[in-house]
Amino acid sequence: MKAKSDKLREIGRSNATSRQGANADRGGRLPHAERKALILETATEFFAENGLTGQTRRLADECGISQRLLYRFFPTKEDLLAEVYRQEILGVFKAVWFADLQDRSRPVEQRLNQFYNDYLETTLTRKWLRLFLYASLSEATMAPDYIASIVTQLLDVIMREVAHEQGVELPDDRAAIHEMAWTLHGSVSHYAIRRHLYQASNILPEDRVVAMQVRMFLAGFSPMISEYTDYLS
Amino acid sequence: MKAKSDKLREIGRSNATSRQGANADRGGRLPHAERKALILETATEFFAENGLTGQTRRLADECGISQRLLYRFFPTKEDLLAEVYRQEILGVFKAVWFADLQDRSRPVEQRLNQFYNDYLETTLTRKWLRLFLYASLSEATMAPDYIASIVTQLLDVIMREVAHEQGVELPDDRAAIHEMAWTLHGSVSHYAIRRHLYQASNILPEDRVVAMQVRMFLAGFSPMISEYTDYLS
DNA sequence: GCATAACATCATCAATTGACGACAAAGATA
DNA sequence: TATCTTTGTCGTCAATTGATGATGTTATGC
Repeated sequence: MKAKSDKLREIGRSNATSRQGANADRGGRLPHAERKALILETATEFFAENGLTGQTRRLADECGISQRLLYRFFPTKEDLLAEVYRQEILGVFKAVWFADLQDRSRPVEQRLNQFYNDYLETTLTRKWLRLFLYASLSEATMAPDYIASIVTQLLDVIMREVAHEQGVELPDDRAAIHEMAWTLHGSVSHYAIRRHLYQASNILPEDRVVAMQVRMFLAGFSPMISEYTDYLS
Repeated sequence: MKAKSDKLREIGRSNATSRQGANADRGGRLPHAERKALILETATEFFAENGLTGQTRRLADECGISQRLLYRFFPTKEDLLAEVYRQEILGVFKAVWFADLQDRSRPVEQRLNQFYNDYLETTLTRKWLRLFLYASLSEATMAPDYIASIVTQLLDVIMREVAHEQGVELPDDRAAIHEMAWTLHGSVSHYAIRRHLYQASNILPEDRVVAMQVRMFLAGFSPMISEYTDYLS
């Protein structure tokens, strides 16, 4: 039922004599902000691996501090979790994506490839995905609405840009538009889940996979819209 | 941190006088096999909702039995979890899918639509998805290899059938073939995740979404393969 | 040097939780 | 009805776990 990450323990020790090891992690005291940042960073990794039910004692171990010290920075474990979520889950969306995706001086295929490669590298990481899934599974109301809102806007932009370049008219139903964009977005997201959760094959390079998915999306774009509109009539 | 499913409690009570209520769930005793099946069914629902760290006392409550009784059927909680996983996660793949998908008397689009509608309804349910994700997140070695093997065979069949109908030649690299099929399979799977985890929009009917995704896959199939082979040369 | 405040640990509490021994009740068998 | 097996509950133990008071320790201002 447990006993899994005992290997990482027992590493930040041993320097009780040599004060001030060059880097961090030395046993000494730290200013408030610095220690807090360190805890948050470690906690992110910790909860991503062990789930939101991970124990404060083990987290403290991994931080190299006493369990009591955690409660000097965060009133409760739930506050710590909320802070982790706020910083590491909600704080990874780049505003520049919206600008780049709408730069019509470049072909939309190039824009989509660049965006999804970046998205995979910066957002759909193992840490982010696991935390997000753990939070989603535990009916944690940790503001998935915020994420939904951002992703929705991304989907809107993508659909608008592709439709413009291909001279295709989009349907009126916004839910349908989103569902169409999810075809690509979900495919990429699920690829990330496979890589980081199921530790599936990663034989093909990431950008090759993205390129195939984007190509399929662009080639199937107009037929997909036809499928939708044809059905309505 | 907890306290969520207290509503379902307090329902299977009240009949201590009327022996033999017509259905199950009456307070009386049950033969071994029947009680065990009941526990397994309830446990599936329970762990799917509360995660693998759900407590045996709450599960016993939901079963309407004492906590101790659980241990008459399963030596440890882990044994119970393993049994749940074996029955409810591994036991849902239909052999008939392989036959139907290869029935070349019908157009492949029709076959794919039928398969994925059925797959969504019988396998990618809330219960299955949540259990599978919880198990995957906890490095539970609960035989995800078995699933991977079955899905891999499905992907092979799908790719072969589409390539045959479209007269397209598949590349040699089996990993690449799987990655292409994952474009559709992952898209559908992620749609299920959205519905059952993020409780996202379900405005469009399920079969409409599947139809769009399948259409996109078929229309983008040949271009996607070209993208792959062109890159190699 | 000394006082003060911030940083950090130890010991511990109360609630939780997996597991189990002892015992009661129901049904079968004679 | 007496006996025995199976079903089921009660009470409890030991380990875990979130949280906190008391106390030690180091830096910093004066």
